[in-house]
Amino acid sequence: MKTKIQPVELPVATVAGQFIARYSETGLVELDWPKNEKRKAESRKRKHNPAIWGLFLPTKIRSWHRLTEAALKKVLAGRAFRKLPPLDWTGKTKFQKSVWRALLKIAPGKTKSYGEIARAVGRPKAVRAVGGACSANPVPVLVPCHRVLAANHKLGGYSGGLDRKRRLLEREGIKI
DNA sequence: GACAGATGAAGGA
DNA sequence: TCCTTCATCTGTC
Repeated sequence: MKTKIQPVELPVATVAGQFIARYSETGLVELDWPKNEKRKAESRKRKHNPAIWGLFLPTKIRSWHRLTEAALKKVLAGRAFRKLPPLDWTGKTKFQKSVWRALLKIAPGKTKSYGEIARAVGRPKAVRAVGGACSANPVPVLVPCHRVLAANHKLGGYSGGLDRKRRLLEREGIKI
C-alpha cells in the first residue's frame, strides 16, 4: 500500500511578514499571506504532521523552500527572481494554468491589463475569466497577479487586499 | 444549468 | 469625464 505524503507547511520570514509555504511531493502547492498575530498563534496550536516541524524534512523540499524564500525576498524587493521551485498545480484547470504561466512572464516593474493577459492566452474575450483565475492563484506574489491592472490603469481587485497590491507595486516602482 | 465575477467597451448625461 | 448598462467567458455549485 502506498502512503500519501501530507503537504508540508513551512514559514517564510520576509519584510512583509511571515508567509506560509505548502509543499507536496511534486512542488510548491500554496503560499499563504502573513496572518495577524492571533491567527499565527492559533496556527501554531494546530496539529501538524511530523514532517512539518523538523523531525523529518526531505532534502528536495528543503531546497525548494530555499528557492521559495529567495524568490519571495527578491519580489518583495522589486527585483526579478532567478529560479522558482516546481509548482504543483494538480487539480487546477488548463485555463487557470495558462493564465498563471502568462503572469510569470510579466517582468518586475511592468504591468499588464486583464485584457492583455486574455489575449496572451489566446482568449481575447475571456477578461472576466482571467480575473477569476487570478483570484484562484494559490501562489500570490511569486505568480505576480498583483501586476495585472484594469484597462483604465486602476487597481482592479486582489485576493490579498488592494492595500497589499498597491504596496507590492510600489516596491517595484509602479505608482497607481 | 444557473449564477457570480479582480473586465471591457460603448453610449448617454 | 463619469456613470450605467450590456456583452462576454469561465469556474463553481
